[in-house]
Amino acid sequence: MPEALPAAPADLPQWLARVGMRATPPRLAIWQALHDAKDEPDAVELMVLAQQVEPRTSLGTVYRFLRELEQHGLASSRPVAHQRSRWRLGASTESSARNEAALAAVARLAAAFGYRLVPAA
Amino acid sequence: MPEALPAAPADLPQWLARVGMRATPPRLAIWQALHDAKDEPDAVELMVLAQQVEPRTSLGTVYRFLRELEQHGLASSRPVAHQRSRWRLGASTESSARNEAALAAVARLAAAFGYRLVPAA
DNA sequence: CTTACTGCAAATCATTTGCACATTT
DNA sequence: AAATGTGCAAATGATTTGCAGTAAG
Repeated sequence: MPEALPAAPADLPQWLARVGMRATPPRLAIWQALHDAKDEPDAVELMVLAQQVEPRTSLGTVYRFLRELEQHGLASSRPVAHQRSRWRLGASTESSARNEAALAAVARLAAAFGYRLVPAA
Repeated sequence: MPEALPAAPADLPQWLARVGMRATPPRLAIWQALHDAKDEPDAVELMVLAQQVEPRTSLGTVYRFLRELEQHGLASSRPVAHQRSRWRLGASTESSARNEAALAAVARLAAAFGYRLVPAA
């Protein structure tokens, strides 16, 4: 069972600390942008939004942070053909994404036992 | 409403002709591979399968043909994060057999640790 | 101080496209 | 012959990663 989701941007720092991550300006800015977004922004849109708060935010950091959030079940991506993936907070409502999150959890679990998952065939 | 879907590989040539496309060996091979596939192959898998019938089939042609099929509503792709898109004939259906199998496996794994799966939200 | 984070640029990976040649009608 | 299709390789676009410098705890 994953950790509880921060209810507001203000809770992020403690949440990050709990999972061994540091609270930095770019991360707070990215989180806020994602938190405030009404739709599902893509990485570039998030970078632009975050830069309005923390101008030094770079695209690489956006992608890195989003991936980390996803691995902790805090955010999820929706891949779109021929376009950048779109991101949202929390788990995806879609079954395939739910499966991916579940698989990721199993992968993490397996890792705790010294194993990793590889494609069957 | 798009044109009717060919029931079998043999119907492809006339279908292609109807929409102004030519029936060629690579296309027939790709179609057959997609038609025979039980799961949702990606472009590379389709290329390998098609090459067993028509060795000259190239990846570029696979992608081109798949895109054309999709534009005519004959096939559809399911984009997957960090992986090649998966293709199938006809319109997309949400839950695939593979997803269900994955969930079942997760359920079994969870059960082994004394848990059971419940809907997220 | 030690370890984690960042920007930047180069590297990857899937997919597309330009082009000269081959094939279908 | 005219119009399409094809292979190949180079181009693109999204995402990742290596690295040397910065900052958080």
